Amino acid sequence: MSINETFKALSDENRRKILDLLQNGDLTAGDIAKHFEMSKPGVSQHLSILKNAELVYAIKKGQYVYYSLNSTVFQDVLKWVIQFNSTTKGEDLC
Amino acid sequence: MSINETFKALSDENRRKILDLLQNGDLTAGDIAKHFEMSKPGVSQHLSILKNAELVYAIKKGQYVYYSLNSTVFQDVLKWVIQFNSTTKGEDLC
DNA sequence: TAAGTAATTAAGTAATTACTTAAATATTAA
DNA sequence: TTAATATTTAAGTAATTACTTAATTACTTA
Repeated sequence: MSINETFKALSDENRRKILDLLQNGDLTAGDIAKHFEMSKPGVSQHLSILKNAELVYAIKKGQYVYYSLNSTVFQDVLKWVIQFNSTTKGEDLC
Repeated sequence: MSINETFKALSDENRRKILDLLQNGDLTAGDIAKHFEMSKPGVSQHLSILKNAELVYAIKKGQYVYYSLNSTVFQDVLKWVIQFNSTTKGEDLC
């Protein structure tokens, strides 16, 4: 919802790793959890934070919940960062 | 130093406000502190975190310390965010 | 040198965050 | 309906973070 919630969600290394994983395609909560040492409820809580920040979608199919990236909020982060780059070398990245 | 340290530094609303303030030009620690309710040591600690994350420079001139934006690390954040936007509406922002 | 100003460091505390295990919910399949 | 699987919720705890006030350091100026 807020840019603050977005940055808070992005501030955790494990949550950014989840986002990275989802770049290769949608995954179930269980498949995501397999990539971590942490317990499944721990991963589920991270997914909940990402979902509340609207950085991911969650769609339930049967007993599975599929997670996928929601790119719309990344736009807001991009806009925020670009402020600090628009007058520098940032432009050649786009 | 690390992208993790960068995101941790950016995850605090007061620290992002400091960065916003510095967009209008360099400021001393004291001038920055005037924009906050919080104590000066509190602000100083935030400045220290931003400095360690290389999001700002600090230059001492006499008894004052001038802070200014360091745009180089914003590049890294921009690159990170762009991954999640390159295939979407992100391009028309650049 | 002594006093005043700017800023940081130190030490402690309250609030928040990231985890854990146990329990609950929902779905599937025997 | 019973058992198994997938996921989340609940409740508690350890670690981290964001503050506070007091003390310290560094510089300036009377």
